[in-house]
Amino acid sequence: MSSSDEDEMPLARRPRKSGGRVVLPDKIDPAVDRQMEEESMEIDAAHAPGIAIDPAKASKVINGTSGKRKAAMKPTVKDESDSDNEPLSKRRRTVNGISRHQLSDESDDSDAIPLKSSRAKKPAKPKEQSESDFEADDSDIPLQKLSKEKKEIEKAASKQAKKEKATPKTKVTPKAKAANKRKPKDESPSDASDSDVPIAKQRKTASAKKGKAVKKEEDEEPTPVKGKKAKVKVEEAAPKKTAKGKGKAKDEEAPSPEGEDEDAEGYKWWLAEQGDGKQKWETLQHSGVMFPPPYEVLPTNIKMKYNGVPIVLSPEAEEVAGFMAALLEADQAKDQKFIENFFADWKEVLKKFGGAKDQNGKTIKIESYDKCDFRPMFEYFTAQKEAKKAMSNVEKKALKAEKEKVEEPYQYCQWNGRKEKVGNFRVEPPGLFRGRGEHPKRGMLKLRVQPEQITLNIGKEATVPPPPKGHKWGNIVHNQTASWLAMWTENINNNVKYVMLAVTSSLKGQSDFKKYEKARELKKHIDKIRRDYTRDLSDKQTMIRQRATAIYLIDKFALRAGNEKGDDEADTVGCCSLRYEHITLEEPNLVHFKFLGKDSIQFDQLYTVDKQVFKNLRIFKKAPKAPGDDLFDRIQTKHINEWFKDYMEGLSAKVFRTYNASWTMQKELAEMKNVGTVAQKYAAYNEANKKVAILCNHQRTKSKMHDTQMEKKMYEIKALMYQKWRLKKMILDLEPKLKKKKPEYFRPDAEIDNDEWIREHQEWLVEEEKKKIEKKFAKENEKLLENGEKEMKATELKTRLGVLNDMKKEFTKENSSGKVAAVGKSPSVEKFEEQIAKIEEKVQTRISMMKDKENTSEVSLGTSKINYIDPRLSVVFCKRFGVPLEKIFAKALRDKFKWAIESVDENWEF
DNA sequence: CTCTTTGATTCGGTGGACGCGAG
DNA sequence: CCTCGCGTCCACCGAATCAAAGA
Repeated sequence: MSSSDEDEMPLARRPRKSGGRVVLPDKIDPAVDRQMEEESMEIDAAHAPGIAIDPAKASKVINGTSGKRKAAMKPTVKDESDSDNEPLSKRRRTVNGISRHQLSDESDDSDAIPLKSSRAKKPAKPKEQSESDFEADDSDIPLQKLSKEKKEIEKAASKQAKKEKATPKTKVTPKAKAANKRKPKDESPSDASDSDVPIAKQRKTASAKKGKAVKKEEDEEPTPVKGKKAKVKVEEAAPKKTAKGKGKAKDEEAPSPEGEDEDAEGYKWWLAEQGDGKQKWETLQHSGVMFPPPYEVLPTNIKMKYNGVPIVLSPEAEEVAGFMAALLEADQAKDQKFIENFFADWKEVLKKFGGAKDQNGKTIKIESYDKCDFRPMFEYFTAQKEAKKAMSNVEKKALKAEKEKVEEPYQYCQWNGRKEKVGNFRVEPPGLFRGRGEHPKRGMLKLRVQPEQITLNIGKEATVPPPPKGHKWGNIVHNQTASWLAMWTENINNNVKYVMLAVTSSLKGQSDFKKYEKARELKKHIDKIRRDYTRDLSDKQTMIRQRATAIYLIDKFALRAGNEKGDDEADTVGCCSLRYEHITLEEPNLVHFKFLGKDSIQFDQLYTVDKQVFKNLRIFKKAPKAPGDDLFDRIQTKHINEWFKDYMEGLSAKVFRTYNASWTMQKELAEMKNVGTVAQKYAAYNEANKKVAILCNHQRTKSKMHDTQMEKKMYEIKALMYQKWRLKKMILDLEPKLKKKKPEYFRPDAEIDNDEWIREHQEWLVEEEKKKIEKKFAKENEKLLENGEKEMKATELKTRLGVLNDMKKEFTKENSSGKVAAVGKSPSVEKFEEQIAKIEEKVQTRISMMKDKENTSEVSLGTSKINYIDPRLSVVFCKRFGVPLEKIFAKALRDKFKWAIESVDENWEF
């Protein structure tokens, strides 16, 4: 673990500069442990096994409303009671809430008893032994140095160890041991079958309830059919269990008497038998993929220039140049790396497909990007776009119909004889790679995909769709365990791209359903998991302590697991890949996280953490650790997921995100009162949605226009305030005495209480008026011309513009006298007051709209709604509060969540 | 490897500002 | 003169689509 290790560090492990070296010793030196915290005794006592984490300890601190997360360096640390912005603290309470509720039934005891025994055993027996093993095995070979082969061996070993967990071997690898440590009980008899049971159970309850629900609120379908069908299904399903595949296929035919039901639309899979999850289909027929249109060369008069000279390019080179030209006014055109990568690839293309020539055929060597002028191309594209926009509706419609006709065969496939929607059947077109953040490969040329590169996955007996003329498919396979229809490898990162079914398909619906069921299953285990990792937070072994700490972060702050990444990817991190520089510790127990997460999205939050966690992080950052070093130098995501596995089958870090998100949502919705208008309820729903989004750190970049839009809105508000103030002055014109009675009322709003601004605004008003008059004049003239009459003269315009002078005069008068003459036919105080009230209302709604917009300008609600919040929660919300579902789920989401919409009543709980 | 999650980009519909004429 | 209803137009917003990135 000395720094010299770095040199020998195999590249398989994190190759980033200084990252990846193991710095910490295997075991936490008790002296260090003590040194790191004065109150250690108390803290350790507080975290003795069996005592749950104090929910109040973790409260999320979010920096105010300004939206400037970057300024989170010194946020006010809010207390839990300070509820407003603290989804997390709330969540914690919630969590304990459920545990109590949860534990009130048998699961408590069954959990508690073995837990004790497990704890009793652990320190007693194997510890000494395994720790020495750990040292012997590992002291010279840090985890990160393990080569691929070694990892393989270990995997095998750990599997082996698991098999034999009843009789632990003397000599096991650390991982095997880690796996070993978890009590066998955790994957107890119930566990194995668990994964099936809840689904079946859920299915039953859902359909049973369905029958009832239907009777009450009529859906489109006639009640008896639906209810009956549901029932029949369940009864059939239960005993069938063993019948897979074929049986399923037959199942589907059952519904058809009811109507043409053999397409996905009518197939209610959530009422049907589930397959074994391994084989995805029996028969599969589809039309392959749709290729982007071939490149069309530009008109000969459109030429980019090099060094000021128009140049002729081969179609291939022109196409690539066009990719760059299209981005001329995008951010990419200012990104050196992007340009560099583009330029290098483009030069390759030029070399391969004949370089650039001038119009006399003389070769021009392209060597400098700066001498390239893509403007003419850019302008051509812009014009094309405009032209397209300007097309008549009829033309647009025809174009759309044409497009739909071409796409038609690709839209659907036959999946086990059912019509299912295909998702991304279009092959990705060539272009410049738009890697996110500082992706080292951004700007590189993404090549056109040829049919020869494409592998089709299709049923054995199906007709293979014909490849494009003159081409062949790369490969045809019949992989029934895969859900993809087609596949190719992209040239930038050699990533595989798949064509799959649409999210509305039953296949995707099922896996979505399973995802949420898995998250719900976590409820049963979460208390034990939390107890255990809380206990492990003070474990002597560095690895265990790191693992516990990492899991704490994953659970509390919804961090992603943080797999390792290569040098040729953007430098983004998740929990396990956090480095020294990504967290800053602030006494007494604040941690400032600042790093780039998935998609290079900033994670910048200040959290209060458990004291023991704080202490641990401090140890993990202890010298000789330095910037660039892994914070968790002894663990990788797989260790975490291995640990999880013993608690629940299929549990991984991401399940925690789903669980905590849905859990938060449920809690938020439960707190809502069934009062107010639909709009208010909807707003409340969005508030809750927003809390989840913040929890998951779902952001969106403020649109470029955001600030200008805000300014504009603010100006509009000020303009309204000015109008209001003027009306008030008019009241005074009628009833001067009122000023003494209500001096407050007649004072201008603070925002416009500024002579200079008022003067500017008056000028602006005059200017606007002028524009209006001119515009109207022009329009009238146009009409006259159209009707074959002659235009009005310029003098007419002049007279019309005369009112501007009156306006100006009036303003000047008002400014000097401080009075505004009442205008209107029969001006009265009442009339003015009415108008003022109207304006005031406008002002208020605009202000709240602005606030709302500002508030959500950097939070993206969609991602959590689509991927994290169990849709059944939203359905329950709508049913309970009488909010139309369409408010919450737009068409596409209603399709995607059909299974949820049809399977719950208002009493369903996550 | 395979599939899910993710924010950006593009698309398309809507609401509200505006003009106009009728009452 | 004011109000109301209707039509038109375009900014804007949410939805659909896209493809990258992560597990």
